[in-house]
Parts: sequence; structure tokens; C-alpha cells
Amino acid sequence: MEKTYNPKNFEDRLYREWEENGCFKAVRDDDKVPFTVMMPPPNITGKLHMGHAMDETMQDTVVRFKRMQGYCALWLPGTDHASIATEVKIVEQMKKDGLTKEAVGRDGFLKRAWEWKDAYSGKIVTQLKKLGSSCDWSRLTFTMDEKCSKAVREVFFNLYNKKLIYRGSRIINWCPCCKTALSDAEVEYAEENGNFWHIKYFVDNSDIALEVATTRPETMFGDTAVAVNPKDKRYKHLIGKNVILPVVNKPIPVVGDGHADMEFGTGVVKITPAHDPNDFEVGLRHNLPVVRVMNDDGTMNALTGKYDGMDRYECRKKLVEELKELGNLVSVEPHAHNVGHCYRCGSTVEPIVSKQWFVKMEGLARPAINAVLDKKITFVPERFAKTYYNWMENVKDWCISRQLWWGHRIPVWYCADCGAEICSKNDVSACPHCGSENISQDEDVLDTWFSSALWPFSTLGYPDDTSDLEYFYPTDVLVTGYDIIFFWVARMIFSGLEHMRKVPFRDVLFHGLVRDEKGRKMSKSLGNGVDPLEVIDKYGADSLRFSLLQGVAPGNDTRYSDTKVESCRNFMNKIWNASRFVIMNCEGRKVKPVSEVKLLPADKWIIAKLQAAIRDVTLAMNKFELGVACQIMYDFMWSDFCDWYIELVKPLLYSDDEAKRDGAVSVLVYVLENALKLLHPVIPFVTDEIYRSLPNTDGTIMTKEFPRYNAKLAYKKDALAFEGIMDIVKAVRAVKTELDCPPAKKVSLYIVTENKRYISSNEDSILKLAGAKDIKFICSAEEAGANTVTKVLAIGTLYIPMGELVDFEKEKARLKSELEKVTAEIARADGKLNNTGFISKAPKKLVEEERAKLNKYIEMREKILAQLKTL
RNA sequence: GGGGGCAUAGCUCAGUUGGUUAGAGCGUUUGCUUGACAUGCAAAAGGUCGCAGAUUCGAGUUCUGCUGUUCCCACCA
Repeated sequence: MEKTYNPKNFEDRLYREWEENGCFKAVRDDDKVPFTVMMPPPNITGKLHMGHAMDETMQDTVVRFKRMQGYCALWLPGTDHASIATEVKIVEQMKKDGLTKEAVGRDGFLKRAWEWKDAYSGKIVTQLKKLGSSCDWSRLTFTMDEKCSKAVREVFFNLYNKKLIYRGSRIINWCPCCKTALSDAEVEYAEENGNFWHIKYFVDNSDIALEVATTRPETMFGDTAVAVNPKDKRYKHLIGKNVILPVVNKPIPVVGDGHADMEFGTGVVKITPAHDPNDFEVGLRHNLPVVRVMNDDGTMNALTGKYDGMDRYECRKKLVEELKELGNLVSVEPHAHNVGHCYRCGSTVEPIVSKQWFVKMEGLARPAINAVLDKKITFVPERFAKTYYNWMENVKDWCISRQLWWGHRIPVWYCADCGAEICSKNDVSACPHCGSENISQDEDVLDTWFSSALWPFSTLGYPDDTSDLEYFYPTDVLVTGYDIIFFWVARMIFSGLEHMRKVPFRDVLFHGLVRDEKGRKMSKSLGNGVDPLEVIDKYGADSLRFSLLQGVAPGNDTRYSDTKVESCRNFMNKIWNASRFVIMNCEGRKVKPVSEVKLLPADKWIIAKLQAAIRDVTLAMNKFELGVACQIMYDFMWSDFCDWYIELVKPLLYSDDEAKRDGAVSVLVYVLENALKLLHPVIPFVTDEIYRSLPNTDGTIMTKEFPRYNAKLAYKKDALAFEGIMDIVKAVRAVKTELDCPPAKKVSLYIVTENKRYISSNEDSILKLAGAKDIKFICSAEEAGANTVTKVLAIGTLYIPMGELVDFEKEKARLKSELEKVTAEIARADGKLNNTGFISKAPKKLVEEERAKLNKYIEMREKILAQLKTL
């Protein structure tokens, strides 16, 4: 083995081997319990970012853990066609070649899109492999694969026939840049500084004017009424009269409607049903005409007269000027308000009336809410359930049609002759009503998230009754970011319940955003994104994986930092070198099962620590507390195993006693092997590479059983006793440092104790680790002679002759400060034990422990006092 | 307007049924080439756990209010 950890030597090789040996393949096995995870399919538009790296690492860790525990673990990978995002990119790409969608046509465009898909989805797969993802690549699914299309059509067909999908003219969010409708979830709001334009609308045949205030004057052409509050005494009498729409000079009615807020602005609202969701509702209530005045590209239409064809903002400017000239403009006041933007291209969206397809959410939402309420699905951490309820309870119908070409085309055909509308699972070539072949399919495609919503079952063969679907569905855990609760998680839940009659997954494990070192969101515009591939190249995949999990709490945002990855790389190096040491010492030795080894106190101690680690890691993993699990492993491996145990066995390894050497090596191998198995789900590469070099192992670690807690090996009392030995070592080291004594200088140890035999049996360890030359058991302090430093420990009192290094004043001060500490502890324990409430109400075990502690401290205090007297 | 998160060592963060003297990494100080590792070892300094109450024998942990900060949702034309 090389002297330092060098992941480049083995990561790619191991991954190839795992793959070639079919280690990731999940085949139905009725003797095993299934464990299923569906990978949130990355978009084919981009490359892997840190968010993906965290998401995939968490999934891989959970899946590898379960696989080792004996589950039939399926992790199914995929990629998403990302309808709008991809289409935007392809349009950009074509623009460079001087081409437009219209120029290449639908077929030409789709050809380009598929080429894009072929080029990019492969890249993402390569990147996922670099991370070590143990997914079943034979099942790699693309959201526009044949099987997904089949599922999409089935679901659409069923919902259509249940009247849960309908087509209608409603207010939707329109992106004038992407030229498509968007769902509510696809609009992002940001506060912008705009203006409030106050405009006079004169009452017909009168000098009286109503003053309306608007932030979007250009929509005025679509005004079909002016509303006042029916309770508003100022305007009540005008209800039913007409006002003249300026510029257009058209009379429109004054209506009374509660929508007009008496307190806000002038209390008069212009009503533009075609361009505002609230106005649309008012329009419905008062039977107002809906007049659209804007084109799909954000320019004004013919109804705006001279503004026809002008951009919406240009029109705004010119119109305001005209109003000013006409004397209708009363005032302009600055006004900050929230403006909606397209989540893909950032353009300001226009609320526009448009004929679109919708999913009726009433009826779908309730069961989806109940599934979480009834704990059929558990959110981790729980708090995200609130976000989910809140959204689900207020959800509006889902606009699913997009005026795009890249995506699942809506499976509805229209007959040009008889006007029939035909929804079908299969392509239709003739009208079933009139037989006409003059029919055409709906031009629009479906929202990307419509197919994503079916992901947990479309990937397993739905709508067919496949064996996989029966075995692997419902899936077990969905791992994803909290930012797509609405887009995806919620929609998978109601879709699973509606179409499969079962929840799509039992747990949802949320993670937060990976931010940059300063806590900012990683983004292209800031240029602060860190490429996981570069990090892997520099530090190795295991280092990155560990750094993304260690000490991270579920659902919390984290900061990426090079220094953290570096410290994790150091941990890998530590594991590497400790293993190298163990393997080196195995040469020519008999490595026996630990059950055949006569265990020494230190052995029992490390085995006890190992068992505790196994127990705690398993508990943490089962609760998805991956950050905690990593911390436990880190501490066990580094502090317990490397810093203490390896140092403890060195004297044995260098002794001439063959049996002792064999025993030491056997325990080393046993502990290391188990530790590697514990660590494997998180850091698969380095653990497997080492595992293959261990004696008595064969094949890969990834198919071995995950360690099980064994109560017989817990050795609680032995472990506690051994801590006493460690206390002696720590005390000597501290004294040396304090007195500026070189660590290499050997000292003698005088000990007053009732544990002579136990200390003697660990003498070698103490001498080696403390840097001592001998241990002498004495009965009183005097025997230790003058110039000693005293350490009062639980296992006994330690006297260390330090010769001229001893400064009596300092020693006195040191003992006094120790006395203070012990006295404080006595006061604390005493206080507790004198509290009748504590005695009567606290668990007995706790009271006893406290009492034992008190006794221990009292004893220590007496010893310290005695020592102070002699000084 | 509604709902969350966060506030713990100089910095970044853990701390999940309330119970040892509140932890880690990085940084800082001191000393070490101790035959796996200087990507290392040892020792140490550093915290009234945002503030004020409440519940409890016992609160970093539960509840209420407040302050600061941040995110999400809704949205007034």
C-alpha cells in the first residue's frame, strides 16, 4: 500500500468492477424484503452541481446501508426531459446558428432536442458514476421513454374521463419570452420599484371623474368596468352609471364589488378581466366582457389602435404621455410591488386569459393531505409537513398545458369536420364519431412535472401489472430538496394515491441547499458554484461524500468549504494509514476469530467501543440522521481506534511473544473490518480498496453484511475499568506538558491504589503511552519522596517525581484549582441529592449514579486536601 | 398578511422521547520527525447555549412573549 491515500489509484477501477459484477442490479427476490429508492431525475440541461452531489450521496448511503442489511435494494436512476428548461436552451443554441423554432419546424426542432438529450444525459450519468452512485443502470429511465409516455397517456386518459382534467379559458401565467403558459408554482415573485399612475375616468355626460390607480396602465385597453365598494359612500351613487375609458373613448359600467378596498388607493379599481386574476373573478360576477389586448409575445394587439404591435413597456410609456396630454393623468407616485417572473427565463409574466388544460385539484388534494396526517408518509424533518399542508389546502387547479414542443404531447385530437374532441391512449387517425380523417392532435405539450409526478410507478412498468411494480412499489424513501415540495413531492403523492391507490413512498428525507463558503446560494450569475467533479478530482469522491454528510442536520442548508473537504480527506488518509499499519503487521501472523483470542483489557475496551458505535450508527441511519452517524464513525475510527487502540497494541506487536502478537493482530483486523463495513455506505471506495487487502476476505465489501450489535461483546464494565488506565496516561501527559518536561523524558510513577492488579496487567500500555519508565505501588505519599506532582484520579492517586522541575507554588496553585473544581462538583451533586424532588421523582438509576459520583468526589477532595497539607 | 428556519467556542456547525462537568472541524497557544499517517501526535485556552418569563426535582433541549436574521407562501389594484 502507498504511504498516502490516493483515490485516483482505485476509485474508477472499483466502480467499473462493481458495475461489471452486477453489484448494483436489483432483481426481485421474494426471500428478501424490497427497499426502493427512485432517484430524482436530474435535468438533461446541465451538469451535476453540489446540490445533486449531496442528494445522490444521501441516497447512495441509505441504499448501500440497506443493501448490506440484506434488503433487495433498488435504486432506480433517471433523467428528466425538463420541457421548458431544455427548450429554452435549444432555442438559445439555434439562435447562434441564426435559426428559430419556426424556421426548423416542429420535427426539426424535436430532432435537435433528442440530439441534445443524447449528448447530455450521458454526461450526467458519467458524473453520477464518479460519485460512486450504486444505482441499477440497467433500469436507467428517461422521462420521455416509451414506458413513461405510456404512463402519461394512461393517466391523462383516466383523469380526462373522470372529468379531473378539463380544458377552459382561465387566467394563467404567461411568459412572453418562452411563449407558454406556466403553472402557479413556476412563477417566482420579486419586489420591484414601480409606479402608481392615477388616472381620471370621467362619468358619462358629466364633469365628475373617478380617479383610478394602476400599476399597469397599458392594460387599460382591456378595461370593461370600474369597480367601487358597494358600501363606499363616496361612490355608491355612481354604481350603474358609465364612465368613459380614456383614449379609447368607450363607455364602461361602474360596478359595485367587494373586491374594491375602500381603504386602499382611491377606492376605485379599473377592471381588466383578461389581464388580472382578481379582475377576472369580478368579471365573472358581473358578466363583464373579457377583452385581451396583448399578443403572446408581450406586444399590444390590434385592439389598442395605434399601439398595435408595440412592446408592452414601450406602450406603457407612450400611453402615459398621451394620458398626460389629454389631462387624464392626475399623478404618478412611486410604488414598490411584487412582480412575477418566469422561473426559467426570468421574464416578467403576464396574467392572461387563455384556453388551457387543467387538472382539477379539489378531490385530489384531500387524500394527499390525509396520507401525511395519518403518517402513511413521514416527512423528515417533520416541519416540512406544515409547508405541504399549507400549499395543498390552498392549491388551485393545475395548469398543465404548455405551448412548447419538447415534452409529452397532449393526447387529445380534434375533428375538423364534426368538431369532436377525442382523448385517447393511442394515436388517432380517424374521427370515431364521423369517420373523418381531417383530425389533428392538440399542439401543446404537458408540464414537465406531469410526467415527474408519475415517476415512482411509471419507472416500474405502470400501467401494466408488472412483477416489479408489485414488488418494489410503494417505494421506501424519497430523498430530495425542500425547494421542490410543491413542484414534485406533492404531485407525486396525489398521483400515487389516485392511480396506484397507494402512497408513492413511506418517508421523504429532505435536505437543504448547499451554499457557498459565504452562505450565498450557488448560482451561475454569481459565478460562485463549485463543481463537484473538480472536488472529486482533487480530493476524491469519498472525501466529498463525507464532507457533504458529516454533521449536517436533515433539512438544514449547509455551506460548502474546501477546508471541510480537506479535513475529510485527512480522515480518509487516516483510515488509509491505520489500515496500512494493520495489514503490515498481519504479515506472517495467524489472524484468528476474536472468539478464539484471549482478550486483554484494551481489547475488550475497543470491542466495547465498536459495539457501541455499531449500535449508535445503525440507530442513526434508521432515523436518517446521516450527519450524526458520520460523526460517530469519525470519532470511533480516529480517536478510539487510531489514537488509542493502535498505540495500545504497539508494545504487543513489538514483543517476542507470538501468541500476544497473533492476538493483537486478530483484534486489530476484527475491529478494522467492522469499522470499514460501518463506513462503507458513506465512503464506498476507500473502504472497499482496503477491505480487499485484509486477510481472510474475498470479493467486495459492498455485498457483505452490515455489522450487527452484539450485546455479548458490549463489555460495559471492562470498558469503564479501562478508562481508569487511560486516565493515568492522560494525567502523566498533562503533567509533563504543564511542567515543560520533554515528552520523551521517562518518569517514574508512584501510585496509591486499590487496583494494583488491574493496573499491573496494563503496565506495558501505561509505560508506553505515558512515557514512563516504571510503576511503583506505594501506601502513602511520603514513599514517593519529595518533589512530586500529585494527580488524584478515580482509579488511585498518582505521584510523579519531577525533580527540580517542580515549582511548589505552582503545584499548590494547581492542586487548589483542582480542589475548586471538585468542590464545585460536590456542591452540585450534593444540591441534587438534597433535593427531595430529585430523590423521589428522578429515575432511581440516575439518583444512584449521582450518589456514586458524590462519593467519588468526596474521596478525591480528601486526597487533594491531604496532599495540600504536606506541601 | 400567513407560515417556517436560524441565533451554542474567534469562524462553520452538531447536539431528536428533558438527566454525567455542553461537543466536533477549522483557527489560536505550547511542545513533539514516538518504527501507519506532519493529510500526523500530545497538551491547552476559548461558551452565563440571543433576551425575558413559564412548566419541571431537573431546560441548550418543552411552552409563551420579545429582538435580530433569513427563507417560503399569499398579495392591494
